[in-house]
Amino acid sequence: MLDIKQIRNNPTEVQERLSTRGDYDLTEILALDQQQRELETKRTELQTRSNEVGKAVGQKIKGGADPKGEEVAALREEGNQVKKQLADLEPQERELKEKIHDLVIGLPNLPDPETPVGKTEDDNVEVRRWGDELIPQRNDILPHYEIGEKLGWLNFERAARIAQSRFVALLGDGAALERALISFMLDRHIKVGYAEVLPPILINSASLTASGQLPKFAEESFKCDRDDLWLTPTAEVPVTSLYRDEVLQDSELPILHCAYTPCFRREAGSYGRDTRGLIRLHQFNKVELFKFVKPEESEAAHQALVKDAESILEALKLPYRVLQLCTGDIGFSARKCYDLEVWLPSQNKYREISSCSNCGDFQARRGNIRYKVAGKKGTQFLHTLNGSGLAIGRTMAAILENYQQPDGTIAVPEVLQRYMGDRTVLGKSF
RNA sequence: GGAGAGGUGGCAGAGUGGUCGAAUGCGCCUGACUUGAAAUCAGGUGACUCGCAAGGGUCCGUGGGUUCGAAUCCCACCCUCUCCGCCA
Repeated sequence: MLDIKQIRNNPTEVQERLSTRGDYDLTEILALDQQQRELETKRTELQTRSNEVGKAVGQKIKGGADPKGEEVAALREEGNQVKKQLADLEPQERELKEKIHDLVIGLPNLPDPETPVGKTEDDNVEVRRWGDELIPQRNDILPHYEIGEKLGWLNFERAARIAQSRFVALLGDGAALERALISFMLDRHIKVGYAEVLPPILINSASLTASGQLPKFAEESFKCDRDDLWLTPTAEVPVTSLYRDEVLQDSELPILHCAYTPCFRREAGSYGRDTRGLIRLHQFNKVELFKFVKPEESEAAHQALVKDAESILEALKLPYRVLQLCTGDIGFSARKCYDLEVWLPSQNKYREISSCSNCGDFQARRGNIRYKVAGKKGTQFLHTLNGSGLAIGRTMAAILENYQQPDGTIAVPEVLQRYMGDRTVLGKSF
C-alpha cells in the first residue's frame, strides 16, 4: 500500500511514477483526502469539547454537586448536543476513509527508479546469461510432456479425470524426481541461512490483501466457498503474513525463510497459452525464498536473493538468463524485479522459472509489519523480498529436456543423484 | 460439534463506570557506582494520527448499544486456550 502522506505531499511525482506502470489516476483520492481531513478537524474539535464536558461532570459530582442538580443538568444537555453533532459527522468521515482506503489499496507499488521504463515484456532488459555452452546441440529433443508421458512419469489425461485440464499426476520416478527437487532446493537454501517454513496452504483474505493479491486479483485464486479461505497461489502469501501485525526488534532482522508449498492458480485469461505440459498448471509445486529486512539493506538483500535462486540452476547445470523487468511488467507489489528464465530446448527459448521481487515497504504497510530499533522512539515498516527458488514443475520440464539422452532416458543431474538412490540415469517407470 | 475460561502496551500481567493510555515486572535507553562488565541504585520508555508549534484526537480482539462519561455495563461476531466427542 502506498503511503497516503506521500500521495498527498508529492502528487505529481507519485502520479508520474504510477503512470509508467499503467493507467492510474490520483485525482479522486486527492479530493476525498482533502474532504476527509476537513471533517477530521471538525470532528476532533467536537470530541475535545465532549471530553471536557465529561470531565467537568465528574469533577462537579466529586466536588459535592447534586448529580441531578441544575449545574450538572446543563452540562449533560451540552454533552447531548455535542453527541448529536458527532453522530452526524462520524459516519461521513468513516465512509470517506473507507473510500480512500479502497482506492489506495488498489494502487500498485511505485517502481524503483532503477526499474527500466517500458510497457510489455518486450521492454525487459537482459542482465546476464549463464551456461550457453551447456545448451544441447541437437534437434531431436522431445518436448518435456511427450518424453514425460512416454516414460510414464507424467499423466495429464488421468489428472483431468481426477480434477480438470491443467492438472498433472506424477508417477514413479517422475514423482520421486519432483520430491528430490523439493528436498534438494530446500537443503541448499537452509545451508545458506534460510529457515524452513511449512505454512498453511489455505489462507484468509487478510493474508491475500497483505501481500497484494487482493483486492485486484481475486479472479486468479481459488476460493473455498463456505469459508473465508483461499488456496494459496504462492508461498509468498502465507510467509508474508507470518509476521503480520507484529513489531519485530531490529536485532531479529534480517529474517530469511524458505518454504515449499503447492501453489494454486486459476490462470483465468490464459486459455490458449501453454496448454500442454508442466508450464502452466492450476496446481504446481514451488520452493519460495523470502526475506524481511531493514530498508537500508533491501537492495543488497535483493541482489543476494537473485543469486541464491540462480545457484540452484547452476548446481543443476541448467542454462539460464536473468532479466530485469520493466515498469509495465513487474508485479503489483514489486518495485523492482528480476526474472530467471531457463532454457527449454524443445521451444528453443528461455522460459520463466523464477521471479525475484523487492517489494520495499509496500507489503509491510498492507500487513502492518514493523520493526523497532532498540533505544529509539517509534517503529518503522520493514522491507519484504520474495523469489522462487525455484518453481519445481518448470525445473522438472527443463530437466526432462536438457538432460534427455538420445536413447530416450533422462540423465540425473549430479547434485540430485544422492536424492535418487544414487542412480545416474532414469528410464521408463511403467 | 458440546461445555468452560480468556483476548489489555515489545513481552508478561493488574485493572468491573469519572484525573486510566492504563499499576507492576521483564526488556530497552540515560546516569551513578566500577579499570571494564555483571549486579545494584536513580530517572526515562506504548502505537497511530492532526498541527510549524503549543497542543488536540483515536486506540484495551472486531462491530454495534447504554451513558454527560466505557478497558470496565449490554448485544452480536471473530479468535485463542482447557475438557469432552469425532478423527489423520
